[in-house]
Amino acid sequence: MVTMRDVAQRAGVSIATVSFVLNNTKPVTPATRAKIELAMTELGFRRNVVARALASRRTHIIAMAYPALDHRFGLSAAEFFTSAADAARKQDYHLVLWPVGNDGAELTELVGQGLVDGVVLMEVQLDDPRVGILQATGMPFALIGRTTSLDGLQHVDIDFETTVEEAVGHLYGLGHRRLLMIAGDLSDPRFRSYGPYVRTEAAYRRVAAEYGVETVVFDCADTTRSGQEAAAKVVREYSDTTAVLVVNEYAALGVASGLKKNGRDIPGDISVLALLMATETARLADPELTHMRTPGPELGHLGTESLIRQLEGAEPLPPHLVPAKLHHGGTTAPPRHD
Amino acid sequence: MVTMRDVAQRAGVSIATVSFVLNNTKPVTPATRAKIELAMTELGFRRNVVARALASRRTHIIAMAYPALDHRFGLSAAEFFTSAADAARKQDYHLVLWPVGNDGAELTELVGQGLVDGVVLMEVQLDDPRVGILQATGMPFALIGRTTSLDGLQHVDIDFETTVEEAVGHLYGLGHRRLLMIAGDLSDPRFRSYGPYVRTEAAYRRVAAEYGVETVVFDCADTTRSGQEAAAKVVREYSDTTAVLVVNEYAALGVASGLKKNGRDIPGDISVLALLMATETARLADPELTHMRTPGPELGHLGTESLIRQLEGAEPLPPHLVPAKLHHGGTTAPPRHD
DNA sequence: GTGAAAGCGCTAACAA
DNA sequence: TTGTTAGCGCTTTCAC
Repeated sequence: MVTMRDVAQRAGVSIATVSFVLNNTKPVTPATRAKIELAMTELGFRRNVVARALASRRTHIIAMAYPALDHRFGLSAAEFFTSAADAARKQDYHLVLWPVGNDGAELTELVGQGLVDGVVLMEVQLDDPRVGILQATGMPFALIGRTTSLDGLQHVDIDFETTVEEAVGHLYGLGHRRLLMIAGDLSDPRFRSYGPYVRTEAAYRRVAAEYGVETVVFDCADTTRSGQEAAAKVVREYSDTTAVLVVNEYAALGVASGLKKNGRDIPGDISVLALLMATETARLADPELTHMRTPGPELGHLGTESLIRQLEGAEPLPPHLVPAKLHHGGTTAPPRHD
Repeated sequence: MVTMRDVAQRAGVSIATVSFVLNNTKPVTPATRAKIELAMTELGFRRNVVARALASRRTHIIAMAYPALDHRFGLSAAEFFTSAADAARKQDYHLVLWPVGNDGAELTELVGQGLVDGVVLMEVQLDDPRVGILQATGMPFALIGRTTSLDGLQHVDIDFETTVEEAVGHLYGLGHRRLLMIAGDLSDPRFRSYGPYVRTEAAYRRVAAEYGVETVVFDCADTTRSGQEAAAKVVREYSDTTAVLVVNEYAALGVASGLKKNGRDIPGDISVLALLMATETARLADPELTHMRTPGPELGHLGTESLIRQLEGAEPLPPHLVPAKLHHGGTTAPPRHD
């Protein structure tokens, strides 16, 4: 292993000077800088990040805490995580995945190890216990999602209001008046306080009222089968519905196939609009689902950006609320005239 | 921050003794051990992993190198990664994701930083350049996948032979004689040397010959659309086919919907069997696809296990080849009698 | 069985 | 502008 001491020796300077050029922390004359840089390339020097971490008390590692017990790590989570990892790498940070329980015990344990400089919290609950824990430890963190009371918390999230407005506006604009929302399953204790479900549903009730359409809302778990069952229920009990909005990604695929199986033509008889879906997922259906694209890559990036700015003492990133944007597939159209 | 020095002081012993009980590296009398443990809990001591790493030259961090440019990080990759992260955590390791180019330049850079004790390589090519790089650096590593010449390389992989045998056997046993394989896209330079594609196709040609069925093989990219196009081609050019095997996960969904769109009833007219698919993905189709389940969780776990054993100087894990197992969905059935 | 002390490779005062 | 040096918190050898 080539150390800074070796480089210093070869360049005929002190180890401190080497450190100064490496970190750009003090002015160094071009001549000595050149000598040092030459020595570094000749020796193939690479600075040891562990020693640096110990001395500087900054590891340049951040963690993404993912409550894997309560939320499966699917396509959307993969989008968040990989974009966060990319963003971190571009800023010379490493990203580790912490699959932790939602109660915060493991989180305390891990934070105490001193391995990471900060934490990005995924799948945030409205009253997330992890927030208090992190605050108590003084560990810097950023949220992808939001708690209810976020006084000064660094966060980025989906703009559910705008998303739902555009979604409903799209359907209303096509002429639909009998909408139905297949929402997230708030009866499941794991999701009772899950931001995306709560906020989407609330926004929908508000927007629907504004448009003067009645608000029928079903709960539905995020599985294809649940979506199919919900579709059957729509056909059975709300047969005059002309358009459904589906919150859950996988459920939406089931809703589409379930409606077809029950003899409904999409979008001839009924339109289907997925809220919060990865375009990758939308493409799995035939026809491709019209959907509001989850801004996973954007939020993964912004989340780490927000955290890293804190760590570097830079201007804090103002909270970003990113709306999901409408992607036209083949599952929405004007309602049949009757 | 509570350090070992604090604990030692409070317990009235030396810092070395504290280290001995923490690491179980030297005998300590029950009495002093008790004193120390008491002091630790009273003070809420947590050993700093960075200092430990520097002193012991073992960081207890491992990396998963994922060639994100060539392979999208989808549901299967997420399965591999999260199970690997879990396995690592259970053995007191951290897992970082390294989205790196496939050429190995970035890998050299990252390995040189000295952050990780070892590397798990994902999406291994038959002649993967990363292997040589890692060997040259002396960094321990394990493969999820295999190169062609693996003399003593630690690896775990899918048992493609057994998987294909069971798949073909299943269809043959149902009475199918006109099979067709929709294979991975070997004309794409990124996948020309991609183990799963090459090995699956080779195994298929061998097994099909054994069964005496003709071997029609299409190339197909891993997208729903490509799958749909392949399905159209099957209907157009090989209309007497009674069963198709599809290698690619997302293509398989497209094949199923494409066949339906072209008037084929599944499984009445034609059976569809997905090779190498996550059950989560299979459930997205209606009916659920009959598929050979990719052993992602098993391999993610085994890959880190293999690596960690090397790191701990334990008995090496013998190479594991795990077959994908048949999961019955609703897309295979005996061929129509004619 | 326990302690003293020398590092691990780097950063960051402080001094020159 | 450059050098000296005292740590960062822990592991580990060697002596007692």
